[in-house]
Amino acid sequence: MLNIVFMGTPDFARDSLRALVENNYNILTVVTNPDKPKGRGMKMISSPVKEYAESKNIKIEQPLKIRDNTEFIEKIKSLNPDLICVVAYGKIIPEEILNIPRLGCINVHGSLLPKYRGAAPIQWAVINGEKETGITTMYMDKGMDTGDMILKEKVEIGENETTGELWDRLSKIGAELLVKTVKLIEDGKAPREKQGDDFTLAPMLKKEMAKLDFENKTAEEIKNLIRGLNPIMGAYTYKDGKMIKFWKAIAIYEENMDIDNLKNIVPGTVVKSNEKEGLFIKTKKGILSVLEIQGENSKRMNINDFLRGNKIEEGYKF
RNA sequence: CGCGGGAUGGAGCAGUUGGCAGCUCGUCGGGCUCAUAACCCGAAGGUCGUAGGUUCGAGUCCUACUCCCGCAA
Repeated sequence: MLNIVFMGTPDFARDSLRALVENNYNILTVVTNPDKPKGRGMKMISSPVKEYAESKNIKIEQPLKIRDNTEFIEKIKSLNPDLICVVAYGKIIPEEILNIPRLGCINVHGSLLPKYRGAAPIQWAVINGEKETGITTMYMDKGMDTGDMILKEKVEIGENETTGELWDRLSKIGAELLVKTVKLIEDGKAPREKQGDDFTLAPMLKKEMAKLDFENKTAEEIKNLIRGLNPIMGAYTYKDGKMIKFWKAIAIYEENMDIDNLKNIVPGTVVKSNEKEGLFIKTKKGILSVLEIQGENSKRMNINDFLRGNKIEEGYKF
């Protein structure tokens, strides 16, 4: 059996680690991001990978930085791993480390490379309204997700699927694909395919992009943004100076809404709002039907519940 | 000790300077209509997060605790 060093941080990585452990690979040590103060009260939170590793009594390393960290690099070298598996670790791995294991460093990436290289492939696939995406395993090189590909698995994206839902599915698929990949490498049968030049990028999400723009975006685009940002940050707008987040919405063709004089209504206007039918907002093209919403200092709730105590008048303009 | 909001019938909210606990929806019963997530009439349902305190009297003021949420990371 191979001796593996595993590097990863969130739940997505934990699923992969668990799969390796359950397939009896020997995990020499797990490298994960340091605990950090998080959330209300700034309590120290450890990563899902760390928690899982602890429960299995696997050794844990949590270096603050790994570039030029000779102590850390020497430690990994001394473990003499056959292979290093990296899944959503959160830091760039320097060449010095990539060169340590005799079988190389492999990575599980949440897209069909070379599409969506970068930190947020799943989120961007949803935001862009992709019909399909997938998982790619690859040999890492010094570039950002540019290494030679090993295995791929395609999945369809549901029309109203959220990033969170897709994330969960992909983390399971990623875990399975990682095990398959490691097995192939172990047997010396792993394919190796260069990435083409037709790549796209999936950079980290920025706060500003979560702001809703009814005037310049279609209902379809807004719907995709909303589900793409669910549950990471939520798309938002303001009403009466208070932030209001949209968590779930669908797009409706204007022809399918029975509203007087719809053409002359300005985008951003509430065309219908009541607790029976819901909240409908006109966009640049099409009507956005909001299904799940969250007021400031409040929790997420479905639109009917929300409208019972929080009236939004028809004609209000966001 | 990062900053801030909140906990009120099943749901979502209101409750002004302490003075009978209210609104919309849902539920149940009845009525009306060709018809409706429509309308009309009636009813049930709350120890106001927990524990203490101030007061003739506390949802409302004070103290502690629990839980939830927003920002920021």
